[in-house]
Amino acid sequence: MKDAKDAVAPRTRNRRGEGGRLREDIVDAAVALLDETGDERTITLRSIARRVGIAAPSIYPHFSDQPSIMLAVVRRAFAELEVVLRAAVRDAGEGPRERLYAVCHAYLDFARAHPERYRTMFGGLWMPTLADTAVTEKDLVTLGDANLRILSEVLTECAESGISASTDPGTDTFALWLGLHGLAHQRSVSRVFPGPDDIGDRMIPALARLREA
Amino acid sequence: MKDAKDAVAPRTRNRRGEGGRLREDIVDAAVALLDETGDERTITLRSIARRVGIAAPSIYPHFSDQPSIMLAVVRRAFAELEVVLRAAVRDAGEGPRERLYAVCHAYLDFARAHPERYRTMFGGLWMPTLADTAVTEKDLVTLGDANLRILSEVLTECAESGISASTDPGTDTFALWLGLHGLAHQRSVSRVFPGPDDIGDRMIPALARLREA
DNA sequence: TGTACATCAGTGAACGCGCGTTCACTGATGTAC
DNA sequence: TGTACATCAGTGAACGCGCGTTCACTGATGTAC
Repeated sequence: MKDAKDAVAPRTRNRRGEGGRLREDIVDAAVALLDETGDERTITLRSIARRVGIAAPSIYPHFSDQPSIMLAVVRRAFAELEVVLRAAVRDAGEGPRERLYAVCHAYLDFARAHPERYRTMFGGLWMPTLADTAVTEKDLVTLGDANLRILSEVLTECAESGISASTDPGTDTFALWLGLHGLAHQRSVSRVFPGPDDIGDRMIPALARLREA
Repeated sequence: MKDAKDAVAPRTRNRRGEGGRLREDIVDAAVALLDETGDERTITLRSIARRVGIAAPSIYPHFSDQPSIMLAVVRRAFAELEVVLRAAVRDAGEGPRERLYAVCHAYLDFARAHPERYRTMFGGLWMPTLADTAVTEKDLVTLGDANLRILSEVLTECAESGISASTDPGTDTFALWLGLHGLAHQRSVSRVFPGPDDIGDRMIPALARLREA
């Protein structure tokens, strides 16, 4: 497993006009490396190339940078999270309270299922000095927007229906997310987690200002 | 600044019997590198050696590992945080509520003042596979204990005096810390922070289950 | 008081490694005539 | 239907770099006699 032979099938080259496929293969490989090693530092141009079965320079037509690859990895992870959260809202029970818990639990479950991805999404270590890379500031700050919006919709619904006592759902959404993030992050960072398993269920109603059921 | 010349005064060697001083100098240099670059990956044996003004192999009698140095850095940061929190409790106003806010604010202020250190303390990226290093599991899990205990003392006091409605201060301490951590971490990771400046003051009473003043 | 010597606190050169990046190239394949 | 050719999708060798780590060493300094 630690062998320099993470090299894979020699890979048949893409047909003419379909060179763009390699781009996806590169991101796939980067995600796989992250999942397996749990360490984003193992995602190098060369390790990716070995994994995909190409020569390292072949990456350049698709990504100008290692950080650019990381950005693609993180973008994909955020998109996955969004799908998961939307599904949770859709499949939840009838009331706003159920939807709120569903989306929060989905968030925590995602982090539990993919601690390496979660850490990379929010760990901020892959993002470089921004001086010597093609990644821009804007690329970074807009990443989590969609997911925060989902949370906001659900919490606003709770406030409007009187289930939540929040008078400022925008800010309370952010506070709720910060709480979820603290929990999700700590879990994804340390293998031993002190504190009860259901601690999320104590934080959610407090931060969302839910009234007694 | 980016010059290979972060080398420093040629450094006069320690007197006989005082070789142990180099150990502290090494940790000093590592912390300085972290503060300046904001990137723990820049802390290498060689960069430290340049900074201290010694030859790289001179580090080995003091640390068996780069991770061991990082552990020393993180330990020092946790100790500093503990000093700060204890001072906050000591210098706070009369009531338990004041002490609780004081310690929480001190925590958040520490993270704000030293985002790189905070990120490194909790980011979990410096800790290696644990297989090929001298750092042990136990070294890691006990790191934050003292600080959590301070928070616990103050919150317990609030519960006992009726200021907090908590019936399980142990768990609620942990929830409160998770919330503080989420906020502190997010601030230390991203340069642009959406959400109001005083969002901590919304999270603290909610998580600590404080009753209306 | 003088001197031999063990020890301490490092040094300096060298190694092999994986990395990002460059450069000139190759060989298959679709297209124009 | 056949063929020349431009283009596309990569390759392979090479570079310089900083890294961790090894090894034999050096020179000052305290101590024993």
